[in-house]
Amino acid sequence: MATFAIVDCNNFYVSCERLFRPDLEGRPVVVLSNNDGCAVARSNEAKALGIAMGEPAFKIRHLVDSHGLVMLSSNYALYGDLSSRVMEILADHAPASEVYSIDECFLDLDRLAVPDLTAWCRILRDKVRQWTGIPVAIGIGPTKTLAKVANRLAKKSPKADGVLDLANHPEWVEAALRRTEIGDVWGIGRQWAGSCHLKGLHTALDLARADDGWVKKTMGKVGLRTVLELRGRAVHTLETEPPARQSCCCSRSFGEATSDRGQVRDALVNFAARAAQKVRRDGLAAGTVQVFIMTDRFRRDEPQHTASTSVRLSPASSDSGVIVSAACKALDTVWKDGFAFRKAGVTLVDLVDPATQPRDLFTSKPPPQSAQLMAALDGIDRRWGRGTIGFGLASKQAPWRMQQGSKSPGYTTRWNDIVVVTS
DNA sequence: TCTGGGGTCCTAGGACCC
DNA sequence: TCTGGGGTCCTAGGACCC
Repeated sequence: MATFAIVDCNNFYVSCERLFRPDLEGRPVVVLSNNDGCAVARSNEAKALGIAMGEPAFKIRHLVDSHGLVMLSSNYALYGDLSSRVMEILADHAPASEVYSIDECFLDLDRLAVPDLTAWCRILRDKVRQWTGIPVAIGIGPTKTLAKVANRLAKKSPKADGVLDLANHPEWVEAALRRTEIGDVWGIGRQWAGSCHLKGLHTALDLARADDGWVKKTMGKVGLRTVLELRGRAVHTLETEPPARQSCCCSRSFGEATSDRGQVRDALVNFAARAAQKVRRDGLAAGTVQVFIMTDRFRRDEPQHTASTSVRLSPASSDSGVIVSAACKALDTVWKDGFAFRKAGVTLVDLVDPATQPRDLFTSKPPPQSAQLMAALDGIDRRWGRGTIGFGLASKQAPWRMQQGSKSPGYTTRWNDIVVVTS
């Protein structure tokens, strides 16, 4: 039987911010999404105030004055850097690991011959805390889904003290499932939780005991897999090799809606160039460029319009110039006057490794200087910072630019922002 | 006034082929 | 009179994750 652990950083973005702002300790803190739109990370104190995940910023702003809530813009460079430090420690200690998200890592502890897994995990947790400053909780189970269940309880229960092992304590599984709401099960979202409630299923234990036929009918094979995993049958395995990327999307809500075609084009040019750069970094090329534009779906009083289209590239390309012009061409076919657009994006799909891409008889190879030009472009960008050179250098004040009112410095990723200690 | 962004996988349905 | 059915591919949409 397998033994999975999931290491999950507690309130990760908030924990990252607190590292450099110890004054935030003990206070309600939230980190906001792009555009300072809604809360994507909450300290325990913020959760205690009833702030939900995804709560719009404008709805909680009043808590700043009344309860000392601190609202921070997101600083992904900081979080990404701290994440890789945590992941490195985990990879060094476990026989095998799978980075699952920016703040979560699955471990395979099967081959780890230690007498007391819980004690071993507590030491690991303390080490991560000491070396990176990031608090984590660890859940252990015979399947990934049960490890996730264990992790939630490890965080919630004071008795667990941050580590809960359901793999070596099968007698605890039933109680653990009973204490877990169905919507908190990994793989069960809002829709499916709703269907379960209608059926009279409310806890993870109810779900584990549900009728397979019903599960399959309502939630398909994905839902059935989750149920099997709750019953202790491991369906998911540890994926140690990150799978090749299938798509790459760069999209954003605008700071302000705009009905100006030029503004939307500037934004799309910008997104297209960044998507192309991401794909180049992964050594891939795109066979199709998709573009979408949409109005503000929350403005019920305004006319709504969403449109998308795609342009095929042959041969597949990662050249910013090629992808930018494809995106512009796509915009020409979807554009409609008279709407205030609030969001747009470029998605690159049909990603291929250019080395193994089949040759197209009817098109010539890309000009050889393309690769060199792109390499120079990326080099300048890395050396001098994003936006030094490139396509789509629209005004920094353009109305579609992101709003970020209170972003922390790049403590660990920009020389100029490094913390200086004086005696 | 103010509601994220970036992914994956699955399913259903239509077109097309034989 | 009787009006198939299986397979594949593609796409759009919907569910989920963080």
